[in-house]
Amino acid sequence: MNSGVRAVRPAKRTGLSDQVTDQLRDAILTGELAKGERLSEVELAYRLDVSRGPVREAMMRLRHEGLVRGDWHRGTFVTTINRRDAEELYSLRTVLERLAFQRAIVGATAEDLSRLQDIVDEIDTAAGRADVVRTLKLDVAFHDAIYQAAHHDRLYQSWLGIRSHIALFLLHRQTDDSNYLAIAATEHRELLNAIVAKRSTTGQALVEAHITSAYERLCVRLKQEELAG
Amino acid sequence: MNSGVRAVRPAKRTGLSDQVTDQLRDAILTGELAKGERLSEVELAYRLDVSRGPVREAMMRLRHEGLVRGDWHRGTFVTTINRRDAEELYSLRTVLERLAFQRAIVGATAEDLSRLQDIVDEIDTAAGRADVVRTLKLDVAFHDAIYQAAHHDRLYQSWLGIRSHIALFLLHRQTDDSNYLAIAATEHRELLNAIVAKRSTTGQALVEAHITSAYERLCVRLKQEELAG
DNA sequence: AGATGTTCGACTGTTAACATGTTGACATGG
DNA sequence: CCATGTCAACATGTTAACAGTCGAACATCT
Repeated sequence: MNSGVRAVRPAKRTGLSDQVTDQLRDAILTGELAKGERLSEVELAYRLDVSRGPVREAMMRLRHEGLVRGDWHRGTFVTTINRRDAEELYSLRTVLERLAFQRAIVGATAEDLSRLQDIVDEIDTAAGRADVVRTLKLDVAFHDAIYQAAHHDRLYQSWLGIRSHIALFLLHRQTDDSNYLAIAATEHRELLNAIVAKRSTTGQALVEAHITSAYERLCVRLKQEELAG
Repeated sequence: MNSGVRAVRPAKRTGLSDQVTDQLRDAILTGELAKGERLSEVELAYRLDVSRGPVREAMMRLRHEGLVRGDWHRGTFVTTINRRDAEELYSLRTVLERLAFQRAIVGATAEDLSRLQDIVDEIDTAAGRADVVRTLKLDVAFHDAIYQAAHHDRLYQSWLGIRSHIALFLLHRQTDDSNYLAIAATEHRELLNAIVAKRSTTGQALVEAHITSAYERLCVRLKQEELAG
């Protein structure tokens, strides 16, 4: 057994399950684990230098997030996404995020607004440097902050159920969408302005436009993949 | 049992984790496990005559359903619900069920409508017999069928995340709301009629009225409990 | 050769023992 | 009397070994 992994992180206040979950999620989201790839519990346990327990628990969480799928005694596989998934995901995201936005306008605290402002500023910086990967992470972080500003635990849980997939879609879109950087910078700033100004009506419209445009750009990408594959 | 109300019960070929999950969920929903009661893994494993593995997995699922809560190394407890929970639950349910209803109107199959019709008829029968427990189960089953008729996997997953709580609320309300039986019979039939007639606008209004009235009745109940305790 | 029954390997589900973290109580010192 | 430090009991997190199940390759029969 390679003792490197354990030694690097001695002070772990959180359990190994959380670490394994994060590592596997990152591996999937970065494409290190290809779509449709089989995930063996024993192999992953060996590679991550942990027992099968945390790996098993991590895979259960990821299965709940929708990143992996599998049946009884038939193994676990990285989820492959199609256009129906995209449609489901964005129709659900629309209703969730409308509610989140509505509640954020009412109940966002000063800290919430400050954090949103920071993220928007960072998006500007990252987009200005043409740092696509960082912009993508900040994109997800912005919407995550919106949901947190809604102060609605169950709504946030529902968002967690689709957040990984949203990140996955953004990642898949990154390769060709050249004007994504400009869109991300402007639209997110508009969304924040609507919250600060407590403009509910225009905010709702912005949310729908934001998500719809993202969905349409994703559909173009998926259609290209289908034609290519 | 032809209508599949008691859906999840095959559990011969499936693992012990599923059985344990169902047993614990039933125990909580029937009040056998009181609210706030602590759940010890070792004790439950002994009482159910299984190892801690399946119990652990079951508690993790129930935690995701919101029926139990707990922090790192601090034990797991049956969730106690308050008025903030109720508000969160019903605001989320409103947006989810609006989407479900909208999609059910468009994409419900003949089987979906048939099952809904069966459930509504059974509600009439149960309400006529003043069988409150059966009416409650059919109530949840009706809305479950709506979400299934929406043919939207992720939406259904989100619904599963709050379904147990809805059932819990209905169960708590059963004790005093005497005219629940009549309300359940009429409102659910109206909802079904709106779907069959594909009347989207009136259907949306019915959904909101249905959920709002349920929420308000629940609030009355919770307020009574707060005054009593 | 094609279909069918059997065996083997690998994987997951399960279990019990081990390690670690938390909590509350009790003793001790200011 | 209050604050603080130590400790012991308990619960959870983790590990490695055991058992059941599925799929595929192989052998056999028609």
